[in-house]
Amino acid sequence: MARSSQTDMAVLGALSIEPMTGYAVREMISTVLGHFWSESFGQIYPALKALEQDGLVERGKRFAITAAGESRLRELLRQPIHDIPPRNGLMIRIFFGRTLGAQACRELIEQTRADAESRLAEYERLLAENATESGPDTVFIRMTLLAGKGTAEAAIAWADECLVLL
Amino acid sequence: MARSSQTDMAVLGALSIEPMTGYAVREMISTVLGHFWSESFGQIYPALKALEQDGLVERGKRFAITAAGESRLRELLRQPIHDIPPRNGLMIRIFFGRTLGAQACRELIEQTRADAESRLAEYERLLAENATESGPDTVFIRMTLLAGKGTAEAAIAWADECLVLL
DNA sequence: CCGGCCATGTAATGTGTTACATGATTTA
DNA sequence: TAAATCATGTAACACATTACATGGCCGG
Repeated sequence: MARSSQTDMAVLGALSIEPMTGYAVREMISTVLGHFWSESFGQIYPALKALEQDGLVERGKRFAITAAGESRLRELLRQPIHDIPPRNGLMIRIFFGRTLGAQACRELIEQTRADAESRLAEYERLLAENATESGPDTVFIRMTLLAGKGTAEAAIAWADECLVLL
Repeated sequence: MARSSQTDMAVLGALSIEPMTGYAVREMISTVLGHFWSESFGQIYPALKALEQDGLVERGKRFAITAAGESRLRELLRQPIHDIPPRNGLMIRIFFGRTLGAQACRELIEQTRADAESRLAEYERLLAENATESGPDTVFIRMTLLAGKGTAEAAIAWADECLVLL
């Protein structure tokens, strides 16, 4: 019991969009939510089974969320956010940059910049796509995309600042 | 054997600054590195013990890194970054904002904005402090502080954008 | 009819947190 | 001298990843 309510939240959330197979839940979490969430493969099916036993989802051709499930989802979303403390592999390397060496730092930062550039392009593409849609979820999805865009832009600006410093 | 090289990296890194007790390592990781790293309490002492057995640190009145330890740290820092995929508790709530409700979203975003404001002030304070120092680590620490500042600014801008949308 | 993807699951392992325990030292 | 903080550690538990296992279905 007391399975990870985090996993439940993501799975119920996916099914709140539309009924789908476990495989599709996995797909959705790794693609659509992939920018800010991850569930490992081996979590989803056990979670679905447990949710079914609790009457929060129903298994037909596809899994569908029940009324109790929607209610549970609302409850989970309203819980205080409890993020696991971050572990930023880039920042710890920069922090110990004296030991790592300036050249290696420069390379890491350039790589980070390049990654951020391509993420930025991707978010801009998705935002353009989002702007053509209109549904009850559109504005919320837009906000998550804007966050991704802002983060990517900040990373690029940071990288440029650092390359000057080095 | 195959203990978390991530924990080793943080512990050896802390000791590469200066010799200190396990307690001080824990303090340094939770305060100085706290913005982008965390090690749970119960990881640090076992890691120190194992590092000692491997001859990477020496235990006197304080723990000190050995030459082999410095070399190992360099090796660890040069490993490819392998961040665990993120789990952003805010973004998943925004993504399922239709179910959560617009009002609750607004409150979350306002809270996020307030948190970002106070982080920003803190980073600016630390940057001013950093500007008065000069040592071999100063520029690297500065870069991590700039990253924190940039992230906080991006969060504020994002929150303002969202509050308009809602 | 074969290779690749859809689909569902289990088991072993690794990793990390929390709660529990203990005692020394410092400070009010 | 009592409370807070320094200091070190263990054990139980929670959580997550990876690898393994199986089989249906569809397109070339």
